[in-house]
Amino acid sequence: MVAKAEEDSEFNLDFFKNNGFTRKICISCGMPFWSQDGERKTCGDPPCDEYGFIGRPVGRSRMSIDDVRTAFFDYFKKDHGLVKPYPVVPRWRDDVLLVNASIYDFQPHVTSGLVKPPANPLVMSQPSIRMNDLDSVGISGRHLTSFEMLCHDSFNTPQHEIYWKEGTVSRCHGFVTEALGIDGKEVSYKEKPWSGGGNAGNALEVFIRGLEIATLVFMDLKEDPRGDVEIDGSLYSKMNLRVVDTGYGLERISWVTTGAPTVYDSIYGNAIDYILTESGLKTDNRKYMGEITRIHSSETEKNVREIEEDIKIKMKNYGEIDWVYVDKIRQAYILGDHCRSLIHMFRDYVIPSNVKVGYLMRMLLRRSFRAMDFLGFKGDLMDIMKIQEENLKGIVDGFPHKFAEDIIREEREKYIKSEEKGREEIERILKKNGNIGENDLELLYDSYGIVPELTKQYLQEKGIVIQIPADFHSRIVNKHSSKKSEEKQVPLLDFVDLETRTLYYDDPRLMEFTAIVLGSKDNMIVTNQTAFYPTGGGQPHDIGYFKIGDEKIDVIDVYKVGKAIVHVLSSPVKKGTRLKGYVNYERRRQLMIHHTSTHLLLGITRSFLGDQVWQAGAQKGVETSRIDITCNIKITREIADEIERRCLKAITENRKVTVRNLEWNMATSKYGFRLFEGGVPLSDHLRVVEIEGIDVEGCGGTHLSSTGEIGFIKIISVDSIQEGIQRITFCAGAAALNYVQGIEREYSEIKEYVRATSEVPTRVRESMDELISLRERMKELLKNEAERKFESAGEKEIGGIRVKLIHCSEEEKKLIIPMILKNGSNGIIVCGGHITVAGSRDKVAESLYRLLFSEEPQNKGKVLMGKIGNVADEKLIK
RNA sequence: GGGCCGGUAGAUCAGCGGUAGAUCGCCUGCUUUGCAAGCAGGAGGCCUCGGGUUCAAAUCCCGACCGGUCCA
Repeated sequence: MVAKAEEDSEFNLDFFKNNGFTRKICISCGMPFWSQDGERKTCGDPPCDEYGFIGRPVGRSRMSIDDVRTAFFDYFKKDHGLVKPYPVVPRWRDDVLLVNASIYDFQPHVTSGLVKPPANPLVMSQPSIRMNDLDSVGISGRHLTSFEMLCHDSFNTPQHEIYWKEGTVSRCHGFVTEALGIDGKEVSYKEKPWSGGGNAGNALEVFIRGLEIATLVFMDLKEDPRGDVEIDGSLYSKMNLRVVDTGYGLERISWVTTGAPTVYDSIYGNAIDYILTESGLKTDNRKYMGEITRIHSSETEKNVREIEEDIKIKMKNYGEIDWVYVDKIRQAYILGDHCRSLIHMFRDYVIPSNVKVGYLMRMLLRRSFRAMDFLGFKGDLMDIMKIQEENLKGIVDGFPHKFAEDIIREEREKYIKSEEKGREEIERILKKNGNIGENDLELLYDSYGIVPELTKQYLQEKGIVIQIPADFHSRIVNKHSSKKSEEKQVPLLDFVDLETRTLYYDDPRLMEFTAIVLGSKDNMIVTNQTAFYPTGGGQPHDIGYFKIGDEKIDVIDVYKVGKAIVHVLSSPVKKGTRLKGYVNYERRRQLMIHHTSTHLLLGITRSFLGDQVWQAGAQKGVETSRIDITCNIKITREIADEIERRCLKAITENRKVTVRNLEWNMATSKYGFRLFEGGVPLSDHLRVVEIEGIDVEGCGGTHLSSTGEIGFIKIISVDSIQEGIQRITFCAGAAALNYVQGIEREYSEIKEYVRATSEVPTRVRESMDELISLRERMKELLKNEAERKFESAGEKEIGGIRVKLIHCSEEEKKLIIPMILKNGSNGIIVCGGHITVAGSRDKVAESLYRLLFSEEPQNKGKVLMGKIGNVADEKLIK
């Protein structure tokens, strides 16, 4: 039975055969696994096996994360290229917010086969952040928001085979047994298909005493709607490139060698001791934590809350347990964990915000603040980070302390402020309704950021007890999950196989060229070459015209489809036509000035404000352009003035602007991931635009050849478009001159209007003050006049109702009606072409209306209006 | 990017169709040995902006702008 299974397996490897491994079927889950241990009946994967290493460590010795990382590198360095870790914020791709795994570093450019890997095979340790199991972090004993994924990867093609399954498994087993000194019988390899990030393949999960320490993925499938392999509902097809993607959990390997009660105790026990001490708590009272971790590991099917309930029951055997202390120590775990992740984020200059990765960072910060408050932690968050920085030495360098301190201070202030606001809101609701309902809890959380636990605690202090609904969080999620499905229409054109030579790159000053039409459809053509720049990289397309003989045809739009450049024309042109193109020079020139200015502005702003400045978007225009930057410092007019001055300096220095095409790995290793600020091209070469000594960016746009050609840059406005992102709107060159001249024209006009000979602002201010005081004076006069008219109004009787008859203006009427209503009298107000009837009660007003107009009023109420011409008897209003 | 909440005096906010309010702060005077404070009086508002509904809008509706917050 066993033998037959082996033949069927994708992992029927010589390595397994020659080293006494047999393939077995787990008696618990029915999945196949490989082991050297003849007695083993379960796969090693919880819940089939429980954690068996807590208090019973494996391996040669206790290893810190630094020890494990070094051992891993030492083991693999001999035949692998060591690659430096990538940032946790994946600037080279825009489909994810954070690096989740080491393979993210190579998606999609390397895994698609387009770009060579930085080394092959390679070894590295990649810090990764995962927020999906946030609820379990600090609670389960094993979940972390950030961890290092060790990997030894190889990229195989039919032409160049590095190593595949044999080479991977033998190396993995070698590392575990030789480098870590773990008995081979302790290790089990479980077969499990894997998919993620658009790729899939077979995989082996590596377990030691119930703990998964690594996954070995053999990625040879890519997502393909026309593929013939189905996994988890998606279709895949075979790739030419076959990737060995391994992931070893650094922290877990360290943990299995220490046998600590939790992974937190294993990797940052010193930070926990510090937190507890500074919170006035004992540090030597963690004896139950290991058992809690074990129970969590064994209940993989349940959610955190359910497991927690089970734990309360199961731990009864241990006698009296101080659950308050357990809660506190867990908050210390959380605090330590979050500081680790925050260090990585600070290192990449993430700025807390309400969107994207900034939101995730704020979430970690606020959770940290809550933990600090809960613990009564007396110390500084920064001090915990410094301990964690020390723990992370060897992987994190250049953690920017000043930046982190500034951000933490600002966020702490915001947190305190929003908490105060929340308390005020609670008071307000209490005053209004007397209690806090479930809807109020939702409102407090959703609109004021006050977690229900905090509301409960606050109310408890006031002696009010409330229940938090068990499904609170799912209710919030439901509230937010609204249907939204925007279908992107893909313009499937007949031009996909065509290719146009990009003359605008060869020479950005080329404005005239000849071309042949390769493809034509309706008013659109693709030519063999063009100097017309297509919309892209925030630079709008060129306009101009084509000439066929003497006939002129306007170019209205230009865009890129694959490698073809499509021109939208004012009239159709046949395939095969020879034509001459003329680009509108003025427009292109201005766009080039603005494009180079954008790069200059970014470089100058960064050098002035700090490395946290990243481009977050840009749009060039003819009149004005804009660039959005990430920055935690508010750009005041004074700062903008200084940036303008520094730009001018760089312009007068006439710095060279160079454009080069560099191979991906060479470009990124030289200039880092700043290159991708303007976007990420999917190609093996990057077009690198450099302003000498100021800025280097990957860019597909057209540029000037030196900064002197810019003339000058004027910043028009700075707006905050999102928290942490500011939009600088500016103009340069001739557009800047136009702008300044326009302002001057307006200024002259204002000067004329206010008849100022000098000091226009003073004069305007005086005029405004005068206007306001006149307005107030008029209001007062109006009020007096209205009062006079009301009091001196003649009274008469109509149909037995005593009424005041008042003639007045529209403005007076607005004041007189409330007087009548307040006074309890009735009135007929003649004003303009209308008559307004005001009665002390609805019925009185309505019958007055009937008497005046001999008809039913169209509306109901105390105040009714009719036309003066419709009055039945004019004597009534005389 | 989407949902929710908000924008009124220097600050914090109330008012939520009918002549713009409170508290703190500020100014003047008085009380007090001084401080803290108390008493009396006063200044300070394009109720964010633009449309609409209404006899009447700070108030209701729509839109913009700005801020907060939650989610992806």
